[in-house]
Amino acid sequence: MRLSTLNVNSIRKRAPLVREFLDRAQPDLLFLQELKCKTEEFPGDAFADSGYRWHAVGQHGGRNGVAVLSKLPFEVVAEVLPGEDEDTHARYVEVAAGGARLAGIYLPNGNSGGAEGYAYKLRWMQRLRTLAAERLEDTTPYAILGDFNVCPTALDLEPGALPPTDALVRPESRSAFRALMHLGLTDAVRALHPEERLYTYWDYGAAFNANRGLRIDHVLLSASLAERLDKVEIDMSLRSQEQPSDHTAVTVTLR
DNA sequence: ATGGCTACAGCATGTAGA
Repeated sequence: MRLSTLNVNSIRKRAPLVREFLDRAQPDLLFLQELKCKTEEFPGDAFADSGYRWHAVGQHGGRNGVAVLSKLPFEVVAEVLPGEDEDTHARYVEVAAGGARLAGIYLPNGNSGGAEGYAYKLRWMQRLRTLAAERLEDTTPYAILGDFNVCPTALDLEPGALPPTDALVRPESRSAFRALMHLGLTDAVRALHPEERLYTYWDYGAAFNANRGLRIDHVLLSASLAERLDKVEIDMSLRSQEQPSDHTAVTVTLR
């Protein structure tokens, strides 16, 4: 089974790029973040003859939004991360597919909205940890894929790419990420490339050519899936295209 | 650090991204 994640930064702008990626990479499931559209605006026509079925969770106001596209039959298990009343952010989609439970997430950035914006990010991480702990009580293989908006360690950003006060690298953000990992999840990229500088995001402008990047898009695997981990791929070609997303795709292959 | 990018709402800039 092959699983991919990609922050598209507007699916309406990037539908052809996503289609090209599916045709070429052929993941069984692809999780998308930052649709920046309403559910009914998802450009499903671009995938009509692709062999993939899709499910989108959009949001009004052109913010957030997550989706999944799948070659395998799947059932949508959740569209909301539990734990907070009146959370209208479209940041979570969870499916059952291929005998596994798979969550696609768009974790809050945390740099906007002042103290409350950052507090929301930390609460969201706590809520995710609570739900992940629940899922891991079950023996069903489990994975969380998506844009975590956290550089877990100093190896996960080009030195100087962010100030130490940035919400992506603040100690509380990293601590919350570690707390999630300590439930027994494996960072797929780090399992196979423990010391390599690998990035999944480069700011628009000069950052890509200078490789001033961040590793913030992650695939976390339960023990049963980590045992099956065969390969991880970070698709640099997506970021080199005309009018790319500022992120690129991460794909894991499981035996 | 920020906006020098980019996208969106909506039509002038403001907000967000990371």
